[in-house]
Amino acid sequence: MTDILIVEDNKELANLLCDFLRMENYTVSVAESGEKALSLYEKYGARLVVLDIMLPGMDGFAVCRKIREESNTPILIVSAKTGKEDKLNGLTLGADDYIEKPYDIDIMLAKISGIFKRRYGVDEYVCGDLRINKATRTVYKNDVQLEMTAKEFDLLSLLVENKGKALSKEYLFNQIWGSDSFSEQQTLTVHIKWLRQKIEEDPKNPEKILTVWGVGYKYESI
Amino acid sequence: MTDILIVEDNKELANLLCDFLRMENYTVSVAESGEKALSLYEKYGARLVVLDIMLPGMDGFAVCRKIREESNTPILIVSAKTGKEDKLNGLTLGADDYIEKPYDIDIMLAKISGIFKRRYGVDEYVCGDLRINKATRTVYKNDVQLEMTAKEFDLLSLLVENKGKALSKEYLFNQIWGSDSFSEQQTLTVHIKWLRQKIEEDPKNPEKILTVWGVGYKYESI
DNA sequence: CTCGCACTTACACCGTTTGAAAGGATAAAT
DNA sequence: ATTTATCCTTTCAAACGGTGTAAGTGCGAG
Repeated sequence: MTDILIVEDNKELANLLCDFLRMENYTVSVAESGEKALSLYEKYGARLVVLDIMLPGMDGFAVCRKIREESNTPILIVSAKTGKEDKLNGLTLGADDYIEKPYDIDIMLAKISGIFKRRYGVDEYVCGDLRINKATRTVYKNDVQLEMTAKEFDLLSLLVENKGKALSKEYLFNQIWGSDSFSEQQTLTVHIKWLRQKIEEDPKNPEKILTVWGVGYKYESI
Repeated sequence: MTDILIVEDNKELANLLCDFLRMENYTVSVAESGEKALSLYEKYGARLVVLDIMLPGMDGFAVCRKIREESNTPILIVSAKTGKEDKLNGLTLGADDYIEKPYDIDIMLAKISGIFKRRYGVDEYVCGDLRINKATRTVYKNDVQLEMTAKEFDLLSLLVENKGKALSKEYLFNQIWGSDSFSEQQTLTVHIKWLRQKIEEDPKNPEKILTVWGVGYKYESI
């Protein structure tokens, strides 16, 4: 998964920001259009999307809406207009923050680092009787450590990060396996099953990882 | 726990914001100084702190740092200064967002609602006694959850999003089933019936999903 | 009153989910 | 290099629940 997906049709600007971000050790990819952005996002996922609103073709708001439909991935809106409507629009669509163009690169970097800290800097997610530590990649249930394989841990993390949100099977698969294979469905469901056996009191009647029929799965919101 | 703790020494301004927030059904409390803010926070907690930086005595940055030491409660910084230094300071201390004084009340409300959405996953349509959450794909009627199938949920969402508007059967079918099949009519009406059985008090005399003769259906506008 | 549209009901089909288990791949150990 | 163990992928069959179809009934408009 890429750290940051930059959506910006001005190549020069995109490359500049890209360089700065790479100096801070983020992995970065760039899309010049809304369509490209969505296809990159579908395929490889991203931990943050820096999204210019003024794009040729599909505009930034549409991209924002699409991404929000399937996940809570943080979105930082970049807008040239100073109009209040753009900001309001972005915020109500679920963007995490916005910045005006032209922006000061230091402010941009500070905002980005802030978003990462807030969202991913939390080493430990606590959900009911589970404690999930992303830094050490360990999971504790009532202070007893559960052994997790790599895929199991990634899957659990993804579900917990989007706690409460129904995530489509397709999204889950693409985020963890990177792109589409043939019998993706089965592979995912098998891993879900193993996860449930490890974390649920009664794996037959799951109370943490819930099935959303016709869609996918979600982690209980409480 | 209070929803929002406003830290602001200008009483007039604080009360104005307070009123607007209460109109949006948040519970609000106000502190006029940093010390007061911390003691209120210790005692009652808060789901969001709106923090003015310029305070008599202990300044906002100190309050921000203190709160961050013990929790990840979201913090929205308010500052009169336009200097870049302030923004950087606030963001690197772990504040979630930043707004400049004087601020537009709409932007402020949007930012606050955005923080709540992101952090607490509150993103729902409320219509009478129904609460529909698209992210979690859940429907509550008077705080009791209703089980919905995928198609039922999609159909209800579509109707509620266009609350009050009469939608043609053809439109409804195309939006949810993607394209036209032969006996689309029946299929749709059957699903409407199931929906009514779940959400209406008296499915025989629907008051929510109303039939528009010769056209289709609409969701009651109230 | 009559016609046509909407509603109801029941049933059969099909897709999704689930569980168990075997075969492959990969990494660690000897 | 070979063995061993662990993890990942794939497959299959069975059960469940959702979905669509069709026929009969009811109801509103003109």
